[in-house]
Amino acid sequence: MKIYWALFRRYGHRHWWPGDTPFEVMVGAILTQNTAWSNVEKAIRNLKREKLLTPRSLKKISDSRLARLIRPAGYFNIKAKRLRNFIDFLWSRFDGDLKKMFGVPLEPLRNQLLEVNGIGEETADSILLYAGEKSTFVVDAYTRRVFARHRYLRGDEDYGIIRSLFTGLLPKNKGLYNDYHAQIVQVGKDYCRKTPLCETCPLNPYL
DNA sequence: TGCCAGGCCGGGT
DNA sequence: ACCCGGCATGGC
Repeated sequence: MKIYWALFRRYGHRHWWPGDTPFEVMVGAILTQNTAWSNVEKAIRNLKREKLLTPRSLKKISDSRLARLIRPAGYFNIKAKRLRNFIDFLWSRFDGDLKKMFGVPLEPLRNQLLEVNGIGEETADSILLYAGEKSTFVVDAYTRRVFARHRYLRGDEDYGIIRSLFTGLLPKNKGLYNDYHAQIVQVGKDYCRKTPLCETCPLNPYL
């Protein structure tokens, strides 16, 4: 929690995830798997231009067209398939209705999302927290890197271990989880790359 | 020019 | 239960 406040002093509330709608956030969560966000933006722009950022329109288009449009995001064939799996899931279980989907409580919905081929723990938690406003914590490469750098983690711990570390120590509050993860990503980008700029890092006192 | 980025899956030990 | 290769683009 002290770490959070140190980051908060620097970055404030983030109210994070680049995306105009919950559906856009979910698509972005799949497209950004092991991929720079700048590349995802291009793919999202393509889908937006073609008015395809809805469950209904994406349901109708072919895999090959979808793959062509998301090409800049990399891994476009496999990601087209993963988006397709997710869209199929959304329609078969919830009639393509996000409200219905997010009507399911956190843990059951998380388990259902994990059954979709192409959605792993981080993608599921990103969808739940940033599209569904449910209080789950997102663990990603930045989380591992930053907290390993500051010796709170070794970095090779299981996803679930790290997640429960945060959810266990922090008050259960989706706004807090949202902010915190966003701040971790920011401090990771700013200070925890290959050559760490630890002098001015807001977490410097905790090194 | 090569390395890297907000993972995940499937097959092999 | 791990470990590894495959998947692909754009930016530096």
